[in-house]
Amino acid sequence: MSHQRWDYAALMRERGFRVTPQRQLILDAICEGGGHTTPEEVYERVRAKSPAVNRATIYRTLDFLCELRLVVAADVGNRRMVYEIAGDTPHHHLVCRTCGKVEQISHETVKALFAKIEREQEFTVDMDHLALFGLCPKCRRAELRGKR
Amino acid sequence: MSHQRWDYAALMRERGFRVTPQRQLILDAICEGGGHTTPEEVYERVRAKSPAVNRATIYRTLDFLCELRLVVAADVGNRRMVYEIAGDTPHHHLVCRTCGKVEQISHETVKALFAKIEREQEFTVDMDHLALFGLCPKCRRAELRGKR
DNA sequence: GCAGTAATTGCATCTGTTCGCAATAGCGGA
DNA sequence: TCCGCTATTGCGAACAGATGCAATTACTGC
Repeated sequence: MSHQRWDYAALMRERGFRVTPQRQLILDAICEGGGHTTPEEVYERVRAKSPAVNRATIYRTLDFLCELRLVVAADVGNRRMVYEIAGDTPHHHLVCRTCGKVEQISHETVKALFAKIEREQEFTVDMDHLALFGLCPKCRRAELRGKR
Repeated sequence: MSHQRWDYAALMRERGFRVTPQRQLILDAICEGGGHTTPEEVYERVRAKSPAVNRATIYRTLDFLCELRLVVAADVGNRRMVYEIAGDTPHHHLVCRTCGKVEQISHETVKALFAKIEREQEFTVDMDHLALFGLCPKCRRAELRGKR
């Protein structure tokens, strides 16, 4: 359950970066979130343990962790980003425009599209977290009923 | 070439919204852009004709036009949005992470994925402008050569 | 264990975007 | 054509996120 197992510290040092308390706190905060954590949530959680940490550090560190691929960022629309510990298997999300519910879809499902694009246009799509918007079954049924 | 043909004015009134000079200027500004227009560009163009228009109005109106589906918004990464007149055919974009170049892909190509998601999870994906990130052919080749 | 060095942080500041509220001005009806 | 209602605007301020710079501090080699 913990992120200790990746030995992220070694990974950072290996590449010439430093392991700082801030970075560990921020990584912890994303872990705690389980699912998708917003920068603001990270800030709150970090701040609860160490009130001196600056907002700018949060943003810089989130970018940094993404570059290291320890964390993945997902755009959930409305220019809002959420962060998540990079799991072993990439996966994607379906976000309901109406109720906001988030469902997962496997990478398998979208792989076919990426392969097709590769074949047809030689463009290598490289997204480990795609967010697709639409209507969940429940809201779609409600919408159909609602049409006068 | 003009957007007059949609009779957007009637569309707005029909739904109880008002047709204001600001909205017309903003629509014009998006049209002028041809391709993808940023809020800042819209602001500049509108301001050139009518300097009193407020920034907040630009943002509110862009959202409004998106809701009316007269305009589509696309997230081109880095939390930046661009706006475009809603054409007859939805299309999507491939954005190169390295050089930033934007290629188009047809709706046909992605339709298969949406249909699959519909079948498998009953979720109706409803995106008329999807942006996929990755490497364009040129940059991918450069990257392969660059690997030591 | 200590000192040097460069990566990282905090601070102050700036930019782009959103929001509440009072003033303005489209639109429908008389 | 004028009036009233309320959608919309402009304004000011708040807000999230980015950035340049000086101070701090984690790591390396002694």
